[in-house]
Amino acid sequence: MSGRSSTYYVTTPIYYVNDVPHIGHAYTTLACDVLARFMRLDGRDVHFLTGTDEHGQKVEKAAAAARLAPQAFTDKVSQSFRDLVETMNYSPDNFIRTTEQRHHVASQALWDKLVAAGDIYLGKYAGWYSVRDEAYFVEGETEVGPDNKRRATASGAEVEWVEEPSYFFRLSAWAERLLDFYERNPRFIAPESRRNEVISFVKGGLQDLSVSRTSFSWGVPVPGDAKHIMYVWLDALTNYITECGYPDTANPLWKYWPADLHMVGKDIIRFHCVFWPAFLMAAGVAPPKRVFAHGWWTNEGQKISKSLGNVIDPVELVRTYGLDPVRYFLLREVPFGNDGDLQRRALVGRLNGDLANAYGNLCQRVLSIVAKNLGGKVPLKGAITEVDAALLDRARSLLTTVRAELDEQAFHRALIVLWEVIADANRYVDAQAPWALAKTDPARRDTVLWVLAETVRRVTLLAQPFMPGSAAKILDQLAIPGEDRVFASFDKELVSGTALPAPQGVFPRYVEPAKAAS
RNA sequence: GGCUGGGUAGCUCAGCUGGUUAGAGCACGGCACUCAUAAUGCCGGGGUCGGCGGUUCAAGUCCGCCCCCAGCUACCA
Repeated sequence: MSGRSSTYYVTTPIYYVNDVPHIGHAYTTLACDVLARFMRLDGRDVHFLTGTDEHGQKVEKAAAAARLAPQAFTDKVSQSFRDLVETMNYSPDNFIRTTEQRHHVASQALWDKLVAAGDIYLGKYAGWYSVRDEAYFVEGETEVGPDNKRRATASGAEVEWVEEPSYFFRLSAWAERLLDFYERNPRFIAPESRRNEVISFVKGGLQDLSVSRTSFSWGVPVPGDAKHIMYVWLDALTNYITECGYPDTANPLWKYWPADLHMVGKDIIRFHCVFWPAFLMAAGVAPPKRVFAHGWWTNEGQKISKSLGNVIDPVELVRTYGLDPVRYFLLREVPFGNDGDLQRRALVGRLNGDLANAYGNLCQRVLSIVAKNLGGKVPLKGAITEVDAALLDRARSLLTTVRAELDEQAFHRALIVLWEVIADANRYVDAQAPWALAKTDPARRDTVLWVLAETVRRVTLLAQPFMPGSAAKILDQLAIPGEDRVFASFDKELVSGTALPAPQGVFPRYVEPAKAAS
């Protein structure tokens, strides 16, 4: 644990409430949840934050369309994200909303700091504006037609040159300092390919950033100039320090800042890796330690889009396949950071192959012998042979390995090493054949079963962050008390003679409903 | 166009600073076992490592050129 601070602060992005939760939201928060759970079990003082981003023009319009006040609208829509926390069994310490009063206070305090530092000035925002698209376009996104009128290339809508007053953040002055920051903090952006992208973007030069709007009003007012509201991203990013009490650094939660990890989708990496550290450094606040940009899911090989109608609903997935299988699949199937394809066939393959056959069946075959032939008590541990020690050593080494993998957010590799030991254990059962030893050497059989149960204990302890419910059931069957489910008890071996409850399957096989019916 | 990453068995991928017959999982075929969720274990088939040329005693691993794929190339969030 050398070099680790005892606190661990992990955040999801705050989700924009103009949308219902989809697989992308579920995935991001899941990754954070596994880290938060792991770190808690590992004895760290964890703070895990998620929440909703409730400001902006889209929300204002959506609320108007629904004939609701913006606040009433966001109250309603943000609920679906709080519901997802229950559905997916996430364990956040708080759910923040940007409409909270304390968040306005924090955002305005940050703004004041930026003004005081001389990094914000009043200027004019100018660009090619399309009334039809309600959006600005840069010159390159427009073209002049044969009729000599300029249009947005994407939509074909006519654009006009519009200027409006806007406050600007002096981002152009931060390029060198950002590059220097990336250089000195090589872990700040992951994975590596994203880091390259960000660095090359910053090297290309930065323009000042428009950080206020006057065209709508649903947002945090700019201090001292009520005609303006803060740019939604400046407001949104601030949530991470709002939570810690900013600007009150005497707040007990301030100990969590700087965050250990901002987990984000690859689409919002720039806001987190360029704008956010620049804002913070300008305001004299330490930037976060790390931003991890994960990939996106496709659906059976197809890009997901509302217009295609192939949006993946996490609630439906959980209802169909069960919560823990879905949690397992999402983190096991794809090298974390890469894009992934959600194929039902692959999910069922993981569920039946990895969970039911390999892991679940291992637990079942071991525990049922114990229940039927050893009176339902932890077997008597006798002399440990070389093969026993080999398996036990591999299981013992898992904590160090998994910890190292999760420090890199390599969820898939953490799961791979766990399943390697599960496979070793299945091989060991066959090689030792405890059912045969029953007749020839009962004492040896007991030792074999103890080794197996002990291996299952260690694997399951480490499976807890990924599949909390299922792991708990297995640990129940091993009669592990709650206080011994933390990693401090990782080396506290099973005590022979302890009474065990009747075993029952934890990961049932998934059978296609059509086949099950026939 | 520029920059970055990648092209290795049917599929998904691992192969660090060049060195014995190129690996894993899944899928497929055969065998064994029967404790277990028709689960498990063992054996096997299958790859000119994108293409061409070069460096080297030796290249999937280095160099050059070419082909293909993906991402990035700023202010809706």
